[in-house]
Amino acid sequence: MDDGAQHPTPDPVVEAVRQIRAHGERVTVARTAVLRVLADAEEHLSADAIFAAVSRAAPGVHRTTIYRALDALERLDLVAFTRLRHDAATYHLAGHLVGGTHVHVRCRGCGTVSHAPGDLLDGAAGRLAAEQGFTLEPTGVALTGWCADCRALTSRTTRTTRV
Amino acid sequence: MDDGAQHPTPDPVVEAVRQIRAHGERVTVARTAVLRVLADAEEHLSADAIFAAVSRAAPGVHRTTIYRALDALERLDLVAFTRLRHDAATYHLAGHLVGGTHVHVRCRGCGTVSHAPGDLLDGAAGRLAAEQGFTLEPTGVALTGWCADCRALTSRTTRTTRV
DNA sequence: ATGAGTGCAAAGTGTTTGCAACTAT
DNA sequence: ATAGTTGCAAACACTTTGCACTCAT
Repeated sequence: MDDGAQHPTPDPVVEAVRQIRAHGERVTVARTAVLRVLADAEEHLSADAIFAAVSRAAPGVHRTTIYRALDALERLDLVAFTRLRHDAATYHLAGHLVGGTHVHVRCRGCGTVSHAPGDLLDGAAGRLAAEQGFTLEPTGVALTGWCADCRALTSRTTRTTRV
Repeated sequence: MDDGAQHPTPDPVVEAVRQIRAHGERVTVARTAVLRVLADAEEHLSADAIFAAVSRAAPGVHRTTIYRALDALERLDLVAFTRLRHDAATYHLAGHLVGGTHVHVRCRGCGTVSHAPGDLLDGAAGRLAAEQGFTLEPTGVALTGWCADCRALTSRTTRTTRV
């Protein structure tokens, strides 16, 4: 919305690249492509989806490299992943790279993943910090439960095996 | 701690079996064994760990059957699972079957999974219910972040690749 | 120049599926 | 009796690994 001239880091990719160098690791086409894809998506993406997107932007990058890049970026705390269901993991930029964080909420009934305000867990985060010195990472969190629709179904019917 | 004479369901397995019948599904050795193992463990267990434990109690149950039992129990909302890392899923009894629920908290640094009080997310649960009619399932939740020790390491050192 | 990062193929792991036999209802 | 469950083997999806080569530093 604004030019971001005064902001610490207008582009999360730039900052991430900086940190890769700072950690003595190498900046490659594959890694920057992965970061770019995740930054543009600003959504959880599977390794396969990332591979597809990267292939579009930088053809020739092997699927294996995507996994290795994600692994490296995860170790550097630039990327985090979540396993919501029994299928593939979904990756996203680390919370500190993106400004406004949001929490992911998944319905056990229909599988829909919706968003909740980033400050939803502030209370819990405060208690965790105070009680056991634990620093909660909101973007890495996936809450599970039942959405209004599915809850209505579950509590009444015989559960005609959704999903 | 007490005898539980006045409690609605002393044994979660008994209640679970009741609900299986109520849903018109069949009560089998494999399913009750899985429930028993989960109830005794009162901890998150991988399918493989469940298979091992069930094999001890009721030899002859095939590994595949464990998966199918878990799948059935999950559909009946008697069992829930979590994917904390890149390895196998971990299963546990649904929150409504066990009395005191607790929230699982995983450190991204050392991978340790610790517990937090069950009411930790009460605030968030209330907001979710009020704002979007979402019913949070506390036992299905896995919070991610950094424990005190690993946080100290991360914020200062060059991350000598833990895990 | 030199070793971290990559491509390729091949092997892993955890989980699911098809079908005949079994068993809880 | 009979449909839901199971055992077995085989396939499955997702991810990791070994090795030679390449490119970022």
